[in-house]
Amino acid sequence: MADIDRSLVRALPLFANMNDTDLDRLLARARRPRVVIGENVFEQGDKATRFFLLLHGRLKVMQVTPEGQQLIVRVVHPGDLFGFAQALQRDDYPGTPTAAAESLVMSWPNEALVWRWSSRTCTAINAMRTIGQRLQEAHTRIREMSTQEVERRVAHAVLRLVEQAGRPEDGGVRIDFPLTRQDVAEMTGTTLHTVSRLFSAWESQGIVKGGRQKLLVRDKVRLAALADGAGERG
Amino acid sequence: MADIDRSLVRALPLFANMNDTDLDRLLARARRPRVVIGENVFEQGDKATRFFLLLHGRLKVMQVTPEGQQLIVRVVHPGDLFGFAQALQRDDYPGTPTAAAESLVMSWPNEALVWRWSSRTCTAINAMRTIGQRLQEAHTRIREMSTQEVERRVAHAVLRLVEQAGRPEDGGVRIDFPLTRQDVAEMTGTTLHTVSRLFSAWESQGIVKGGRQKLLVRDKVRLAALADGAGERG
DNA sequence: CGCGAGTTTGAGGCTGTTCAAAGAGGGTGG
DNA sequence: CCACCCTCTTTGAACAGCCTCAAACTCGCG
Repeated sequence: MADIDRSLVRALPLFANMNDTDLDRLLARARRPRVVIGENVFEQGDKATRFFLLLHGRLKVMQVTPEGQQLIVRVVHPGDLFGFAQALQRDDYPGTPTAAAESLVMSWPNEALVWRWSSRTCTAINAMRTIGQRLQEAHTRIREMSTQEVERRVAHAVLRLVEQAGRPEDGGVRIDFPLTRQDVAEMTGTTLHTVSRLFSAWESQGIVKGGRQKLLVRDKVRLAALADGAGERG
Repeated sequence: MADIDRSLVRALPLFANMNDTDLDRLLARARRPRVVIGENVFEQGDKATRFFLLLHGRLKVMQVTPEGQQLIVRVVHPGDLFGFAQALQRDDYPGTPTAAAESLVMSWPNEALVWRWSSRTCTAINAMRTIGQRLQEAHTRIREMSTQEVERRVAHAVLRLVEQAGRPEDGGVRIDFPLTRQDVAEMTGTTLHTVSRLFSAWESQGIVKGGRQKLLVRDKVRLAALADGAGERG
């Protein structure tokens, strides 16, 4: 059984360059739970203490939005790693992997990999985390595009710009670089017309103040309310 | 000038753990081109020989779909890395970074970082690549959700499942695990109703064959044609 | 055989797109 | 300094794709 695991694991890119001794030590530390259909390997929000490898079967990773809408972030196939939250700079799991078929997984504590990384390799680890953050942003965007209507997506995008490129100014926070309606449309998957209409509506409510390639956010609180779905009630 | 760069670069997580000697050597190798508004740092599809850091200004990373539709993948803020295609397992750049404001970037050849990684750190590098691939998948999904109508998205999703979980069978390729219409809907950001309607339509054209939690793809070629936008003409 | 989960199909409505055209801001050149 | 032009923006009207709501159907398991 251990031999089967070893050849299987050896075939994965992640462990390709690991020597036999280390690999065996790693395999010895692994848990190998079986997962029946419908069962979850872990739950979204759980503290992320371990990372996982799917040996056999099929998992779908679900996320639930605060409103209760579900979406499938990805499908895990045999040989895929999943639940590597630590690498993404998180201490909880962002989704729930559910068995779509009878599955066999393998798991290790987070440290199982980290302890092998000397201080000299921190650059590699940091690079990985940078990419990990980018991945989370991408997933956030997918979640929004799947489940939210245009106004909320645009509100979220503007709020994000405020955080990342906001410069305080009398009367609000200015987006600190030239930004067209078209740009916002391309960030949110809509048209410049819709964005323009939204900005006009918001401006008449005193939430933002527009301008040519300019945007001033006057009322971040109310914008955040829109982003959280205040529009759909009332 | 070099001192300014050093303290700026030192503040970034990526280089936080690097010693002064190595950091100085790295800075010495860097190019520091200036980019005026509207200019591109590089072009989507260019061979990826270098990676970049934004020191000052603002960039928007654009992608163009084969149909010519544009979308903004992300906005690059000062201190952000970009163009690290190598880390994502690619040899070309997936997007075009355009200056939205007068910008100052810094760049290194890909090897500038890699040479510091001993063979012992391959695990870290591999982990990074795994995440990098996941990031690319996420971007593909964002691109599809932004620019394509439902039928094409669903067609793409099914094709991907065929690649990743297809088992040849007489008369076509079977998706090798229980998959509900709801699942497909949650993968593509639509409703189970729409997916059901699409599958019905496709089945009447002999492209797929449905079943309870089952899907058999009979004509991959025609499905690929739908995914590539054959539906919108005629 | 009955129940529940999954699927199919229809009708109607709404959000957001498409198409069209006019209106402003600001940089440039005369 | 003014006028022009280009790009960006605004707004209207009509259409359409997709969702919502609703209800019936069927497969397969216990």
